[in-house]
Amino acid sequence: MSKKNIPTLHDVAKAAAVSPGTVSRALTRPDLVAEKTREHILKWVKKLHYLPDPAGRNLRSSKPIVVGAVIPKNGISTFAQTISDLNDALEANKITLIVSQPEYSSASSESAAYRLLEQGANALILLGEEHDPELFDTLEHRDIPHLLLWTTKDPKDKHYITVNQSKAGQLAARHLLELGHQSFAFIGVPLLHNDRAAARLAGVKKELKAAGISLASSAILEEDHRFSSGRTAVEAVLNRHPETTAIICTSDYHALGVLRGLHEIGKRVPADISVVSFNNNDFSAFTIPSITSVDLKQHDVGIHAANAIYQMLNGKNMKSLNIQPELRIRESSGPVKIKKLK
Amino acid sequence: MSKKNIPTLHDVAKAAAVSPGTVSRALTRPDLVAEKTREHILKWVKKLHYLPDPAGRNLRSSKPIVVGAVIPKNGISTFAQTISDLNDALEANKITLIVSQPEYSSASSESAAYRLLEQGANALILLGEEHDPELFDTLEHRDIPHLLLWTTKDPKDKHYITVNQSKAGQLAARHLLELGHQSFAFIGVPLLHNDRAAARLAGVKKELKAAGISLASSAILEEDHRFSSGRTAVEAVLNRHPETTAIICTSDYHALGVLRGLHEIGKRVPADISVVSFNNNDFSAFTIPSITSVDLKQHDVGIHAANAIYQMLNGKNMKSLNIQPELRIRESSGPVKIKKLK
DNA sequence: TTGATTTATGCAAACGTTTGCAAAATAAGA
DNA sequence: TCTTATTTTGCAAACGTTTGCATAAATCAA
Repeated sequence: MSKKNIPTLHDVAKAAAVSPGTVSRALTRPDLVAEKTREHILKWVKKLHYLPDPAGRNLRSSKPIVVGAVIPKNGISTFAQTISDLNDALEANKITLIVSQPEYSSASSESAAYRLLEQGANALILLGEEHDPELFDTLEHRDIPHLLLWTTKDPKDKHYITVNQSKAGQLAARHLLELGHQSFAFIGVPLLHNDRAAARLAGVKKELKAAGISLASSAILEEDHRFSSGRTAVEAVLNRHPETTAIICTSDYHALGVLRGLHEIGKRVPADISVVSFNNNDFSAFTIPSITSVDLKQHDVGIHAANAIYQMLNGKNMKSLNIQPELRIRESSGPVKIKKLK
Repeated sequence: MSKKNIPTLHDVAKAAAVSPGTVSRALTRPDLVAEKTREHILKWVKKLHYLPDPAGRNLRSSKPIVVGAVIPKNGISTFAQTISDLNDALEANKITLIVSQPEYSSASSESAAYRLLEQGANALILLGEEHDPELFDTLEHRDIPHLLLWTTKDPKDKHYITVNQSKAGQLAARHLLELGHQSFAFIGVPLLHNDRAAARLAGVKKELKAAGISLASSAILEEDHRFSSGRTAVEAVLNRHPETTAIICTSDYHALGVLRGLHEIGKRVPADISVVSFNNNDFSAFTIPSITSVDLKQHDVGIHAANAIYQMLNGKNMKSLNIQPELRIRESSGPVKIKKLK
């Protein structure tokens, strides 16, 4: 618990009475050193609790692969699964993942990226639209593979893997239209810093417009991404628009809160009101009622991202992907009820 | 997209016509270099897209702080929140977190730890009971701070932060006993490799025993940690033990599945059957019915762990923590129904 | 101006590895 | 036994930084 006596390669060499080079080889290329000496060396390695210093090693030989990911902080809950998938797939290839979660501001997310680079990242995964030309300039010049995830606009000249958010919005809206709904409300996360959610809303609006329905801005609520927000929001929106028969939520978190809220004020789902949302979270198929949700394929994105980065690191070309969302119809949506005579 | 021409400190120095040392100082200790030259240097740094190589830097000066965490793979969903909390708190102190998720086997989790160390980790967070004396021996000798999380037995001589799982089990059982329940079933994850879940069950059994009730092994089911498992398990257990009035699940994942299963076979909760579980997941307060759950304080563990590691890295002593779980009573548990006359 | 301080720079020696090359030891061939 | 081929080891030069020390330049006081 005391002496700062970290053993070095030389210490092991001295103790084992061989040259440092031999110790190094014994550890990294065992076939190059005689069986007997190797065992002898390993014994001392154990005895001294020697561990190679990565700094020294990396300096001399080619660096190990480290992938850095920049994920906006408030997105972490949404992307936790993807990150876990990513880490998993990368680790299987001996690649380390380090993630940085800046607050939402391009300035700090820029520096987050640089910090990752200075920590040894030699490939980068960037979430959303971090349009800092400086950064990309550096990445290009230094030939550092980088991948954009979940962009909403198509970044023509860059590699990306994304999900068609606007399409997702359309799917949700169309489903409800087909069930005969006419009065809609939208409960979402704050859209200012969330292009993905904004794109979904745009898709919803587009589809509704095509059906001649417009979504009043008073029927659009922006709330924190939490269960409780859904519950409080639903009351607010029904007060303003009691005629609502269909609610679209930007995420299943909100949706569950909304279901809860409706339950508490005595509305039945889907008999009175239909609820549709996005993400297809793991719990969505099991709630009562289960939630009709547009699957945004988070899992696929993680897997593909790992694969893409791997390709790029090996110099191969990857083709960008625009994954199509899929509607999962469940119990929370149903045909609009016959209009009550008042 | 082509030349592997990574600029080095010397390149910048040459370009700016100063010595390498000056460039280094311009970047790391700006106050030591004249305003004018500094600006001049920075201009070239930008122009050449120079980024300091961490290997070289770390070799010379004291290493930056990197915390490695070993989390069993199947635990990842359970601990995702804690990891995220941890990363967050560490990052705020410029500390990098790298996590490794070995399969469940002490051999591979041992090597996972060593791999983290060779990647530069200078502090370690270990989950569960990785009792590999070799590893601890190394950690002691090298004076590497390490912290155990969620151990179930008290590792006397080591630092740990844990939650009293057995107590949690008791809380759940006592609550149901107080409601008058006599016939119990337990639906859990496979216990062989999950000491925490096993400890909870032990707590349950202990409390039941004190009340003169024993839990038949046929009323204990072990299933994967997924929603769907809960649903299928509930049918199985009720077939074997139709008299069951109380079901305890090892996690809210199972519980939600169980609620779903009960709903589908027409049992009412809590009128017919009470359900209690553990973890107090974020969704548990919002399901219908909401889930009575013992809060295992995952969030607290993450925060305290970050803090503890920070203390240890700064040479201060930390005191180990055994956090007490808390019962959150919600709608899924209620008084046992009057015994039906058959 | 000059000498005494202060500030800014250059020099070169680390830091802990890996690795090409050459020397030494061993094995094989005759 | 002596060559020759082969395996094993040692030597020393990198890798890209930082930093103590010494020198040069600039500032200041008189």
